[in-house]
Amino acid sequence: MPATIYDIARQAGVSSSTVARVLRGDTKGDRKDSAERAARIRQIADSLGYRPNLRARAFSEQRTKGVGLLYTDDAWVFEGVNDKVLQGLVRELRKHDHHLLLVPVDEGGDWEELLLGGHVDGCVTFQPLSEPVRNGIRQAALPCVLLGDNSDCDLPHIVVDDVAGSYSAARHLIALGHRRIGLYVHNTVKPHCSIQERFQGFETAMTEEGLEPNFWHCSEDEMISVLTRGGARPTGLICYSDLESTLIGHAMWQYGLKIPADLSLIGFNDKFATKYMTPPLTTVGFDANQIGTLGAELIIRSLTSDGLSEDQPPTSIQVKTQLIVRGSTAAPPKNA
Amino acid sequence: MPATIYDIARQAGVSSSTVARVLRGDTKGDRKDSAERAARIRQIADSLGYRPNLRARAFSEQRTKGVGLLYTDDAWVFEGVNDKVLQGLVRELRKHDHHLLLVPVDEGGDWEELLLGGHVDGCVTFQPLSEPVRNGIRQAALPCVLLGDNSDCDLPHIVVDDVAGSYSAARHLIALGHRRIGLYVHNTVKPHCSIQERFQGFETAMTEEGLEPNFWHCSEDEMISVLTRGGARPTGLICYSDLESTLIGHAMWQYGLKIPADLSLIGFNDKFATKYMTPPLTTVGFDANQIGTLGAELIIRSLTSDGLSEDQPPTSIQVKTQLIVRGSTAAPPKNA
DNA sequence: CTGAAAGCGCTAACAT
DNA sequence: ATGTTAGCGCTTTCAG
Repeated sequence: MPATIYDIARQAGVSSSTVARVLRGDTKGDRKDSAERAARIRQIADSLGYRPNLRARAFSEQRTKGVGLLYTDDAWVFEGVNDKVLQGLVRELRKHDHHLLLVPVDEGGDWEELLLGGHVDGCVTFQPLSEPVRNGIRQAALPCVLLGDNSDCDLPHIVVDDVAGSYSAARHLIALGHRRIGLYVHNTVKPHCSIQERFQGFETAMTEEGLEPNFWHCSEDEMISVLTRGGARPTGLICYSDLESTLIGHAMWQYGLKIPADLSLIGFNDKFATKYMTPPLTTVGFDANQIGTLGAELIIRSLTSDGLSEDQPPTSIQVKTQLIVRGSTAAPPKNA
Repeated sequence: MPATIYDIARQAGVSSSTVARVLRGDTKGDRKDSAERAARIRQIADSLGYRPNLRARAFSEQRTKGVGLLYTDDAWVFEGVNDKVLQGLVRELRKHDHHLLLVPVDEGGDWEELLLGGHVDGCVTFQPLSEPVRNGIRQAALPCVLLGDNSDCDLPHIVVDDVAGSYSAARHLIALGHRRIGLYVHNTVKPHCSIQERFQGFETAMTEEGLEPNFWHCSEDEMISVLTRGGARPTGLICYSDLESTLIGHAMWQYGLKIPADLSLIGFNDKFATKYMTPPLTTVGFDANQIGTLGAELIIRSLTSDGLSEDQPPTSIQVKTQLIVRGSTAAPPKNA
């Protein structure tokens, strides 16, 4: 039903190639007669409401201009600030005439056909890829960019400067006078490079001061029991993300304990709602939108450079963090 | 580079159609020789690592099995519980061998080619569509399903029972003894059917009791000034969404006012974090995931029924709400 | 600068 | 049941 270049060609009395060229803007218009002809072709195309058939084009060009967002964990995709990453990603992809597909790649996801059947030209991901997925995209030679993850060093990636982020968080607490400080990761958090790196920055700051870098990877109940026990309890807690901050802040409130009077709390990610917590959360922020934007640029680059320049190491970009001091941190209690 | 059905056909000494049929499972295998041949074909396909080329298939079948999620407002897509809707949507689409594309359709979105060029077979949306978009999908005869929106009655849609939700919220406050109750919508909220409907349920409950249904559509500062003024201030506030609850709850805290002692607060949507607010938020919840699941079914149905049965009115599904009573509501202050 | 023609890989109608 | 053939609509040589 929709008009094709052949319809236009027939009406204009020219060949389909001419139509294609004119519509693509490939005709210089040096000669007057061809300029006129081009104008007429464009006018006919308009009157017919012509639109290039993207399926045909994809078939012919052997690419869809589609990028798949690979994920295994529903919650993760929209967790924390990943929504902002996504926004930046989609917007930047659109600027380059590409689009984003959501592709769950877990067990039942039935992702193989979609991903390896050539319906996307490349992919990005927030999480470490499972072995089958990694093998799949490798065999299909599908370009892939890691966003906020560096689990595969062979792939270009964008990471947050987690080390510096947690270092600054720890430094902030130390400067306030805290000595017993811990890093808390909820036990449901999936393995991710940022866990180690956030620990590393934290550890560095602590050992610089001769302090012990306490680390907990457990349920919130266990964490709370640590926080509410007797004298040696931590007075400052750095959370792996704003999720932990939310849970801990809430539990403390339930126990009738005050933040920051009884515990100084620091989050990570600076997601929207943390500003409105009671008290507002001191947290480590970064430009999440930029991760998406840069990621889009990287994947577009891989898609554009026709497999040339294979030899250089994959690009690695680091996004800076910034400590945002709000109301959830203060000097430790006197008696501590 | 990847193997095609022709490669397989050549190796097996059969025609490409036979390969295609076997691979599609269209061969009954009644006769022994064909069963054997089918097995051999499958084996060759395996050894060649054959995968159907989805671009070619899309071209031939004249469809991509892609569904576009249309949106104009970045924040909205991931706002509130829309992330859950999205999860349900993607998962259910995958079950039916379809996938989801993120398609911003605002001014600079450059959406026309993608949407009208046949790169998606249908679309869904959370928000009222702009005039150009509506015209576009109408002309392209692109099936479209509205999720949590009914701005276009000609389109199948899934809505939340907002009327009942806000009615139950108001009833809850009335039962607690409140008389001065208001409904608050933040001024940045985009026009949406749920605003009117939430007002309607609220209004019904109030007028049943001869109470005045106060309504505010303003910035949080203005709202706060109303809440903190003298004697006639509202003692109960129903918020259009959890966003307003967050802002108001925070502002009250800043003013040194207590929830629910000084103000009973009710949210809408029951997004994850509201359970962890201080105090936990009483809110109107519903099964957001189901909106996505049902939406996927509807769009799949439109895509499958080949334009038959055009005459019946578009499907309209309503998702039920449930009031979740937590700590942010209580009897009004005595002196009020 | 233009036209003719091949090709992208699969589906489906038709003939055997 | 299998083979033959004609599309699907665009891009891209290759001649003219």
